Formats: sequence, C-alpha cells, structure tokens
Amino acid sequence: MSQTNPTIVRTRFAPSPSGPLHVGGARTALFCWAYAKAHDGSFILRIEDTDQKRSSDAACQALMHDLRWLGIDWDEGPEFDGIGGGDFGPYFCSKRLDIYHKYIDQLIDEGKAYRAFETPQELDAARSDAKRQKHNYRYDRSALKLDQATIQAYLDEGRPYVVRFTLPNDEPILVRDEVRGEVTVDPKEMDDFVILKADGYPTYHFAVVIDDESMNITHIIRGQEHLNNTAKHVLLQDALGFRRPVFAHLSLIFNPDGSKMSKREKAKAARKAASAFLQSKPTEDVEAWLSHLTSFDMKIGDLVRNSQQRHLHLYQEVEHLFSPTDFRSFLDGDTDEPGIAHLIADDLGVDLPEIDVQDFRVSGFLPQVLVNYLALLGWSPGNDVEKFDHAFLIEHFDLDRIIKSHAKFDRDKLLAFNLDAIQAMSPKQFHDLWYAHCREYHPKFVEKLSPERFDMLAAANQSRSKTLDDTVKSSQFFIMADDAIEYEQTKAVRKALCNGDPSGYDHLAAIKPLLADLTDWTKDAIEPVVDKYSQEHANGKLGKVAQPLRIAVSGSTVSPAIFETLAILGREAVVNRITRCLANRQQFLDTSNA
RNA sequence: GACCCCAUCGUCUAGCCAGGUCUAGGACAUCAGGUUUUCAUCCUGAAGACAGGGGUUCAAAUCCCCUUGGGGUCACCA
Repeated sequence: MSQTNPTIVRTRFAPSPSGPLHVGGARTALFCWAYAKAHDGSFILRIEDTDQKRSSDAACQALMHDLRWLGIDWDEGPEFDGIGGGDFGPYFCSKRLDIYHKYIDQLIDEGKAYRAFETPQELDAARSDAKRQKHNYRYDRSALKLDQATIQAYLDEGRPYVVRFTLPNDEPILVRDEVRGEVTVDPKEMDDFVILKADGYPTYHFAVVIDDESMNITHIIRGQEHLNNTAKHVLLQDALGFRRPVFAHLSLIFNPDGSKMSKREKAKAARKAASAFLQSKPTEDVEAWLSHLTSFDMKIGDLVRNSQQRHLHLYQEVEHLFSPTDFRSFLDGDTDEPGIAHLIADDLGVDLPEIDVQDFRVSGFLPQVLVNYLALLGWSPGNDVEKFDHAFLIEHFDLDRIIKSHAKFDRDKLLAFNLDAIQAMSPKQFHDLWYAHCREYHPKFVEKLSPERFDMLAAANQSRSKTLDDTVKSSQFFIMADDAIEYEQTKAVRKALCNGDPSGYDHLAAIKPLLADLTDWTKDAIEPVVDKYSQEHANGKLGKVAQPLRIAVSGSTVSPAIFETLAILGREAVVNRITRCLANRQQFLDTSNA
C-alpha cells in the first residue's frame, strides 16, 4: 500500500474480556500486530469491557497471558508482565466513560442523537411482531416525537433511557475495505441504533469509534462479522467529524466440518461422550455419577495445578460448585458451559476439541507453530513459502495478500507443523520445553522420575512427539508402580506373547536372568545382550524379543525405542515387570481365550 | 426472510489485480512401495481441483453477468 503521508501506523486489537482467547481472535491480534510491526508502527491493546455483565478481570488476565505466550506484545495497552502503558490511555473502555459522555452530550446537543425510553421488553415485543409479519424490524423513532417537557418529566422521575443515533440521510454508505474493495450499505438496512446503554455504558459501536479516534488508530483490522457494522461506524465518524481509518475485514475460521468454531464445540463433544457413557446405565448410576462430578473442588489455582483437571480454565472464577441441576441442563443441551464440558471430559478421559489458545497450550503445541499456522490461515506470503517465524511476518506481512475466502481449521496440518518444529529443535531445547510442560501440567512426571531418567526419557521421546503432551500420555508406564501395569488384551499383545515356538513368554523367561545379571545398566550395555540373545534364539529377529519385552514393561506394544525404554526404567523395574508378566501368563491365556 | 461477503485438489493455498509460459504448482491428509525393534518418524511414488451456465476476447482459472452453494449481519453482545 502506498503511504503518501507519513502517518505512523497504529493498529489495535480490542477484545472483550468475557472469555478465553479464541484462535480466531488470536489471528486477528496477530494480523494487527504483524501489520503494525511490518510498517514501523505501534500495536495497541484495548480492552473492550463495555458489557459489565460478561466482562471479568480474570478473563482479561488470561487473555493477556495468551497473547504474550503467542509472542504478540503490545506497545501500548494495559500494563502486564513488564509491557503496556502509553499516552493514550486508559486502555479499558470502562475507565473512559467520561470521554464517551462528552461526545454523547455533543451529539444530543447537535440533534444527532436522542434519548429513548422504551424498555428492552417493549423492543423485543416489537421485534417479534415484525418477525411474525415477515418484515425487517426498524426502530420507529417514536422517542424522537417526544416533546421536551415529556422528556424532562421522564428524566426527573429517573426513568431509564438509552441514547440512539439519528441516521442522517438516505444516501448509500460507502465503506472502503482493503481486502473486500468498496462495499456499499443502504441505510434502510439500519435503524437508529443505540449508542449509550441504560447502564450508562456505551455500546461497542460508539466506544470503538471514539476510542479509535482518540487513540489515533490508523488501520482497523478485525473479523468479517464487523463488516456490516462498519457502516454505522462510518456514519458516527462523519457525525463527529472524525478521521476515517483504513478498514480490513478478515474472513472467519471454521471447523473442518464447516461449522463455526465456537465454545459450543466443546459442549457438543462432552455431551456426546456423556451420552455414550450413560447409554446403558441404570438411573441410580446416573445420579451417582452426577453427584460424583459435583464433588470436584472448583477453586481456580488448584484446578490448573491438578493434572486430572488441567483443562479447566484459568479465567474461570467459579465461586460455587456446579450443581447436579447444572449438569443436567448441560446434558439436555440447555447450556453450553465450557467448565462443565471440561469436567465431564476429564472424568471420562476424552479429549475436547481445541478452540481457545490455552487449549492448544495445554495440548502441547508450540506458540511459534500456532502463530505460523494461524498466519497461513488467511494470509499467504506466496512463492510456496509455508514455514516462517515472527521475524518473517514482521518483514513480509501486508494487507494485500490477505485471503478473502473463509478457511477451515486443519488440525492435522498444525500437528504436522508442530512435529516438524519439535524435530528441528536441539535436544536441550526440547528437554527444557518438555520439562516445563510436564511441571506445569503433569507434575507427577517430574516428581517421580530422577533428573537422569527424565533427561533420558525426553531424549527418547523427542522425535516421536507430535505435541509436548502426547508422549507424556503414552509414557505413563514409566512412572507407574511395577505392579500397576495392566496388560492390554489386544490381538497385537496376544500375538507377541503367545504365538510361535518359542513364544514371547518363553523368550521373556529366557532373557530375564541375562538382564538380571547385567551390572552395567545402560542402553549400550543392554543392547548387545538382547541382540546376542535374538541372534542365538530368534533367528536374529530382534522384534521377536523386543516386543515381548516392551509389553512386559509397558503393558502395551507402544513405547520409545526398547533399549532406551529399558535403560530408563532401571534394572529392578524391568526384572520385576518381566517376573510379573510371566506370573500372569496362565491368567492371561485364560482370559484372552475366553 | 432482507442486506452484505465469499467460491482453485478432501483441507490450507500459489496462480487472478497487469488474460497466453497452466497438459494448474506447493503443503497437510489419503493410497502404494521402501527403511525401521513397536508407535511415531523418514524416503520414493500415485491419485486428486479451476462450482455450473452465459458472455468479452485470436486466447479465460484469470475480466463481466446470472445461477448454485457456503458464510456473515440484522441486540441496551462485542
């Protein structure tokens, strides 16, 4: 874009602190940030907390935490973790009420806005009437016909009112959008919209216009859901004599099935899991399960530390426990409360779809990978370039390569990118990251493994970790008690243990003393012993011996490379587990034949 | 329903604005083969798209129109 005047680029991300940061919001923030940085400008974070009922400080903190985790730092905005501040504050709408009121008064004085006294109920009724008669609802401007004496009388008696903006004329409204081109909106599609709510707070439309002007915002990059609203903003800017910033509206991100990515996804998945679980249960069991669920202590802090409930959100400040009634109405689909969805999912051991930034964090995605992927979802640098970092974005990002069509979120591709990034790390980098992830979300891993063993496990897992979390899940047997290992009743396990002559069990019995006698318990010492054994007794087929060993120590056919696995577990655990596996031989044969 | 936006492999996209070099390129996923002590990797290969119809033009994935399909907005939410 040609910048003819030397205006300094200023972009802003203006989220509402009413919930966790959604990937869609994160992408908007990323694009605002990238554009500002690419043009030597400033990126501003402003908290749009004009909805008193839904805003919370905890959500705001979580939001900023997520932004910083992604590496999206703001030049101006709320102070947080060493950044923020600035000369155009306050950066919370709720602290700018006097500014809004000044402009509201101005508009009323100039006859460009007026007070209206209808109640929300009256308006709802009028709206549903209009809907029934199949025509579009527009506010009928009856408050405009009120004479001054009546208005004064209403004000004197303290009747609540809103302020509406008077639509100026019938001229089509032209919005220039950097990604969509010129969009015209017929004012007949709008009505005298509310700019000040009865509680004295401005609506989004009003606050955003005032704030963007007073904070010198030059470029407004936001989701396409605001495209229609932009006409209102333009009208307001004209009425107030404000400058008109550059607009760029981003298309939305969807689920692979084409549905909108929203918190409802979590509720849907949790309900599905619950109904599968409840299917065959008698009524009393359902009751018992519900009361079991309500017994969780929902205090923040504990929640996040508790690995069983690691998905529960930082932002949630739940004062009271959910009641069985809450759960029931959730299961009936009357509410989509994500807290309940996570409780159910954790209890049932199912994964919920990741839709919020923090979901991706607990799932073990790397922030730079998420940023890379998100940038690619709606923007393309061209030339088949796909992998890039923050610095590349700062260098190359611009509005002209923003994609106009909607995109579906492809989790498999994200996963592939994450694996690539993990494999590209140095062993030390991976170790440190994996350690931090375990300490945060799986503290038992850090507590139960000695540092030496933890280090070995990290090294053994790096190249097979699609996320920081998936190898933690598949490595549970490393921290289990020897007698807690359960042998999977699967075809693969049976085959490895029972088939052939000698069978896997026979090999285990034969190799056990060789391992028990090993004095130097390292990968390099174990390997030749097992290799030599398989040369002599299994036609050199290492798998014939390795698989039974793997099952004996882990309970399943999946683990890191076998010699590393044995080395990490230690001789005592390995021998114990082989002994126990052999002792279970008859029982295993009986039950697996049954 | 009204208005607005969008349309290239299953998915994300390059190519489109400045029409020919496009028998449409890449990535993820899929399939086949190979490597490997399991899983995951890794290597090689294959299959796979210009939504449909009209124009404009010597020439259209590229420009225009219509249809169809998808999405968004229509709050004292943002």
